[in-house]
Amino acid sequence: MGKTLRDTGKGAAATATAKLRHAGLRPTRQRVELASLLFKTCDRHVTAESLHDEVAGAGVKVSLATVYNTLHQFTEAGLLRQVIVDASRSYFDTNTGDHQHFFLESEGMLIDIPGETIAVAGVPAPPPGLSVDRVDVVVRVKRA
Amino acid sequence: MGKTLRDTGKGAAATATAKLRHAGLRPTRQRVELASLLFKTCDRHVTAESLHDEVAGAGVKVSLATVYNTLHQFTEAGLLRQVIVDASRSYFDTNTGDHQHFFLESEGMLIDIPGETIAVAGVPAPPPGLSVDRVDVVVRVKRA
DNA sequence: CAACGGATTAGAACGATTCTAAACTGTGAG
DNA sequence: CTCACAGTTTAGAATCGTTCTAATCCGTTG
Ligand SMILES: [Mn+2]
Ligand SMILES: [Mn+2]
Ligand SMILES: [Zn+2]
Ligand SMILES: [Zn+2]
Repeated sequence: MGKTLRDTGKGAAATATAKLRHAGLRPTRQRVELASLLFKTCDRHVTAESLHDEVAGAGVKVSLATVYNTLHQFTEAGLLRQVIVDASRSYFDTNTGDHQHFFLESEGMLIDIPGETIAVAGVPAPPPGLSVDRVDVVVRVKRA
Repeated sequence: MGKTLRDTGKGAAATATAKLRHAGLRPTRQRVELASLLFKTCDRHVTAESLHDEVAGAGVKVSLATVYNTLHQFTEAGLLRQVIVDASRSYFDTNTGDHQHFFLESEGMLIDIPGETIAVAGVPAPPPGLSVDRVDVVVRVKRA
């Protein structure tokens, strides 16, 4: 058995713990559990509720408040990024690099578009006193 | 006194009434009032609460529920468009044409960027079964 | 000037998120 | 290894934007 790209068993916890320590976050049971789920596979887009359901489904008990706390702490630590596409739910993205999204509103689904794929040209200089923080592109898609 | 670009006095109500009739909406006192405020000047970005405050400030009593109802009805009628840039508030835009936005989160301020100004190239074909509904660009800006 | 169906409204309800304050636990010192 | 403390978790309450309910109101049409 060779070493896979990402740990998926006991090793996941060790990886998550290291990641948390590196980010200056105490590796508590809950944070290790959530980090293991979030960073096990490559790119994920979760809501607080979807992650809460997922961790519960894995037989681990973590309160919803802790899921919210953790998502925000991970975001501040640069491990996640928040994506605003829907008026009623916040999404968190494990891909913190430069990229854009397809958004299928009817399913609440986000799909990554690599950063180099899309080029945004002609962004005017912002009004005096303001500077560009970042440019978000959301390609809203519909069924059929 | 010459005729100005937009009515700002008694004429505003007549203009608004015509606009409502044309959109198939009964011109009630509340809708005429709100339409007058919204379409008096060229382009506006409002939230339900900002519009509610504004109409109240003008000495007219309109319930918050009616403001919400009206914003949605105007949106369905194509008189407004909804803009999603903030996780906690919905914005409505009197500019329904093709254009993009600067968003200054700290002030909750939206600034239009004309549609021809920005070019988005390289949008990939959406996954099978999906079609592009529209492409939104949000240029998030910060102070200084 | 009815009378009818759509519109308005106060207030309750909702759903996502945040807060509170009390119980718990990772950590590092001793 | 144990203790103590600061940081963390949590249940439940609170917030807040938005939507719903069902009673009242009013624009339109005959
Ligand atoms: Mn939505
Ligand atoms: Mn915000
Ligand atoms: Zn993404
Ligand atoms: Zn606009």
